[in-house]
Amino acid sequence: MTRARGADRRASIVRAAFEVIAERGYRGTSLAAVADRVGLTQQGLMHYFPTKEDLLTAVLETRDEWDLLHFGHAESSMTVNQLADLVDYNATRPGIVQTYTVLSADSVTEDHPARGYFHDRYERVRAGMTQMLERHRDELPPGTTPEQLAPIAIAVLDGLQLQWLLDRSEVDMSAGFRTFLTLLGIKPD
Amino acid sequence: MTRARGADRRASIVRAAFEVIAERGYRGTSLAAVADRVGLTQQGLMHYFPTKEDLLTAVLETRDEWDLLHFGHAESSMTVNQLADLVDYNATRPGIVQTYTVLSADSVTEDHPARGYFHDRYERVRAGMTQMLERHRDELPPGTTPEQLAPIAIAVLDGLQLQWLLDRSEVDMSAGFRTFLTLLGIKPD
DNA sequence: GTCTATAATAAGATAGAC
DNA sequence: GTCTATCTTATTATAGAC
Repeated sequence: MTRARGADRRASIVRAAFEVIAERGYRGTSLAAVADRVGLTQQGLMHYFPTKEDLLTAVLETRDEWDLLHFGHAESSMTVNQLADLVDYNATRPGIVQTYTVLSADSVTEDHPARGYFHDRYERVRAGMTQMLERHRDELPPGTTPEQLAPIAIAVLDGLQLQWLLDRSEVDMSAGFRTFLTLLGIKPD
Repeated sequence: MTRARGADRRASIVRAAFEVIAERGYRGTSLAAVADRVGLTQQGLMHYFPTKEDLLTAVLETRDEWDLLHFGHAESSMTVNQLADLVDYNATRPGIVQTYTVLSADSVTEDHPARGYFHDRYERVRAGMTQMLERHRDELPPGTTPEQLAPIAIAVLDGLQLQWLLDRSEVDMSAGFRTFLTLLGIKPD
């Protein structure tokens, strides 16, 4: 039972870290603040994650597991309409969106521990998006290719998230992405 | 002469702050690091900017002045092709792009001093972009409106910047934006 | 206008008791 | 497994000399 307990603890610490990073960014996150949220001292937390970077790594790994759980092996197996549904879902979870918006931009700063993670992640996501658009090749505007459009589609998702986080009453992520799909000649279900 | 000197100093401090924020984010930026870059002590710097927040405010105001200088009153007076040229220019200045990518995402975190600034700025930029697209109303895909497309166009710009910062060899901001314009039915010059 | 000195606080990390 | 105690370093900010 000790092992299960430990796993639970770790999971709840990661969840708390996820929240605090959304609120304060990685550099603004203190281990004490995360520990506090799960009723531990800073030193108690460090029993599970010896360094702050270890905790960040765990947060990023957890997201990958969550992705896999929901979408199978990478974004490539999703359909465009499933992706639009994911945007709808995200629109109900500002915390999740905020963690990744904040963290991904954070990651371009000097010697940031998540830089490699996001570099690789975007490479994978572009590849997945390319495959996804491949299935709509015939519908795409003449002269455009899935390779060309993939980074743009991802940019729309990320960029709308930022605007939405800054003003949820003015910006509609879901509608925006669906409008973008029509620009691609893809009709939503 | 004392006044001119003072103004120069202030300007060089702001420039240094701009750089350090790009490298480390706002929360990761220390006044000492900025001071060091202009050959002052932390306390010497605080003669010009009494608090860290005052310095951030100056950085943001300077960007607004720069914008005005280059594009007249807001983005509305620019043409779509001038905007595409601006993207070309940005592609030669990763530092500038990085400061705003990092800072804008940073600003969505709790009690961030730049939150109001970016909220208002995006509102203005969306309005400007709407006006800009208005001039191409006839070319836009049937059923789409400038109001609807403006946040998407801005999202493309911001989203491409992030991907470009993470991997400049794989992502082409300029080409990406021009491809997006063709999706809108707008032909580049 | 810029410095030295210093206060006050907070951070990540280590050692060791229980 | 979690705590207290503590070290070390870094931070913003103030006071006052020159």
